[in-house]
Amino acid sequence: MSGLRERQKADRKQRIIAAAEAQFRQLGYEETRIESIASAAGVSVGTVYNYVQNKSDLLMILVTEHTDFVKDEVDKLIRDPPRNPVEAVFGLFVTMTRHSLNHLGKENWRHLVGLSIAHRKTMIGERFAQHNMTLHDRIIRMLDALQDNGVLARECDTRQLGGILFRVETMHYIELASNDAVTFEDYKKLVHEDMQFILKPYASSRW
Amino acid sequence: MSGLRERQKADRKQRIIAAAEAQFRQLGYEETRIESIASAAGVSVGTVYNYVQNKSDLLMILVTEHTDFVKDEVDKLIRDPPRNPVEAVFGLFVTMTRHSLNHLGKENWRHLVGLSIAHRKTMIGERFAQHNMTLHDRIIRMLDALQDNGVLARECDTRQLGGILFRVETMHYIELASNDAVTFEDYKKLVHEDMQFILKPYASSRW
DNA sequence: GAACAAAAATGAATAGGTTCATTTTTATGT
DNA sequence: ACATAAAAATGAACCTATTCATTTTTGTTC
Repeated sequence: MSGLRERQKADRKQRIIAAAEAQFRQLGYEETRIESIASAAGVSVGTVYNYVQNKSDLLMILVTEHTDFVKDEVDKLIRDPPRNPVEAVFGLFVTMTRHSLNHLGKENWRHLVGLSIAHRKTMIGERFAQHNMTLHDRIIRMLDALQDNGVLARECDTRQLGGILFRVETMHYIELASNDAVTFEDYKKLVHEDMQFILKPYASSRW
Repeated sequence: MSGLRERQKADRKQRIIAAAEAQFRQLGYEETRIESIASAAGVSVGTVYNYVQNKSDLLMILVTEHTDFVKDEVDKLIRDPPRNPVEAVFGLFVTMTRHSLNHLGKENWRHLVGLSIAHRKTMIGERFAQHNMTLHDRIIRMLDALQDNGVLARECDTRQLGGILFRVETMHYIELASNDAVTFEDYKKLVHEDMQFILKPYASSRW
């Protein structure tokens, strides 16, 4: 009852995911062949499709697993944020972005983002939307924490402000991921400037 | 020398584009087959590829052609903008979005956006980036006009503010295009709220 | 108008993700 | 251990975008 079947299933899935991760990282999304993942995992092509819906789903699984790991770091930031609101929000974004690029690199991310927009109704679209939602929520929670600390104007609607900050950052992230000419430093500079501009009217000046 | 060849070439290209437009509109990007476009245009599959780089390029061509048409309307708005900055910017966005959705519909747009992010280095990526740049520029020009009219604070950096407005709107647009559950009314409401929030500190209150 | 070269059209071949009918493996009851 | 059913693996077949060697058309020169 412990389940030889269960164990084998879990094993195979792990092997498939590990093979996919290695190849996506080394070759990038486009150059990676399902057949190659299958043989690296020691299964047939058909078997891969018994475990994942399709190629992009495989990429999404990697993101989801890794995000769980990053969440802790982000939550630590939220629990005890810098007193300067700009730095607080900025730090949150930079942490997320650094991790995601280190993990999978630009090429995979641009495909992930692109596919999740093009195929919103499918697995990848749904899951990515949810993934974004959690980021969105954390920003709002951080803003709430900043209000509690008295460094962000009480009267401002954190839900709305959070949404705006999230959208601006996401666009910068997309530009970073999709354009090889944009460096992480460029991204940081632009995000920092924009956070500063948007928060200026609401950030108390006593730090 | 007038060029039978030239004329035929132009004719064929037009037929291909027209066939593509009809089918993209009727069936959507994914359901449209190159073979079907070819036969509707009265040419072979290979010939289609003599005229366009690939399927997504075909979609991009439609956008480009149509945009030229919308530009006039937008420029009119910029030349004589509403005195209320929120309405001015909002009007610009709504005009663009209404046209683009009427023309090609959500499904085509989500593929266009998705592909242009995933394949930035290719034709479609480059061209779409440029397409966005022109929108970006118009917003800044509109903000400059608003400053000239004395309804937008002189001291604010229109380049930066324009970038922020552009990014927020673009994300709302992406959400609209990629999510069937989001209506045009939803989009308008959200964009309007965000424009209001962002512009509040810089918009003079004398209208 | 015949011959030649350049340009363009053609559709069969390719490639790679995805599906599916078939085969193999595992669990269960006797 | 054997029979049987359920679950899973398999790889050949499928679908489409894209490419490319070949054929056809067009322009030019004599």
